[in-house]
Amino acid sequence: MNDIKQFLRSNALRPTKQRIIIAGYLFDGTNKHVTAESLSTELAKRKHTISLATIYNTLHDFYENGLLKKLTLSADRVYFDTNTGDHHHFYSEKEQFLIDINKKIKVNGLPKTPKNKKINKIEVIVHLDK
Amino acid sequence: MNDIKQFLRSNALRPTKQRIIIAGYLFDGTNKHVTAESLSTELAKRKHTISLATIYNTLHDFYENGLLKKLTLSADRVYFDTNTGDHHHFYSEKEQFLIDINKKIKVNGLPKTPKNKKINKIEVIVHLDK
DNA sequence: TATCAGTTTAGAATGATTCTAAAGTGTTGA
DNA sequence: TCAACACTTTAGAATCATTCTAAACTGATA
Repeated sequence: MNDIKQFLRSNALRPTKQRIIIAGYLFDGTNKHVTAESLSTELAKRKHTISLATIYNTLHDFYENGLLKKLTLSADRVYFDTNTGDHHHFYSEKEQFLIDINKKIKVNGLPKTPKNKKINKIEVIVHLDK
Repeated sequence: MNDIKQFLRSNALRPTKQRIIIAGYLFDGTNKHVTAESLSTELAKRKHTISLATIYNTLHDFYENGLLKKLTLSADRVYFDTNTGDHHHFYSEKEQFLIDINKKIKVNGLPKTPKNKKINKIEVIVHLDK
């Protein structure tokens, strides 16, 4: 609890009730993939009612501060990942199936990066079916 | 024109006025990346007014028939790619910058595919910055 | 050419996300 | 401890891409 407060403060985030609850859930040591909606549902199960607007705000605040990764897997919702390390994903759109690939992956054969640009990150998504 | 009709027919798509116009634009020999909106704008420039609903329908019809690839690059719009071959992309969300990587890319070090699933496709997105 | 299934369309509906602006709350300095 | 203020939260409205509806239209077929 106090460590969560410290954690938030050390990331320039005022430790409000809501942020403490959300951070407590997200950063409990196990990696998670959440959407605003799934997070809201999860918190509701724990009898915490935080407005959706705040959930969106908080996810973005955490993201802006590098505490979450944003995943663009399907066009109809945004996923946030508590695993901020360099990693990739198995994903099934149909089944909402999503798991981390933590093994080091090498991408070979990339062409020259376009002029005046630089690579920000390389995202590998392995789409799965049944 | 008649070749476009044949082309549509051979893909089990009735060659309507609208589909002929859209196919004529999309499959003119140069690879294109479009969104419903950008396609609508492009057709409007050519004095073709086709309702947005039809544009959405047609893009999906073409996609369902394997004439287009669907790209999931950002959460706020869907891109369709006339290059249906196996390839990847450079992408800048900020600049709406999107180019094909046609060179063969190798992804090494993938872990075992999860039980009872199979790989549908592997998508590599190289995110660029300035 | 009549018929009918497949298409197009305007406009409404949907759903995720963002915005607004008013009320609430950490933080700071005295 | 507390006043004061900047930062947050929130309900509800607004936005925006996309899908849906159901009525009018049009290729294809006999």
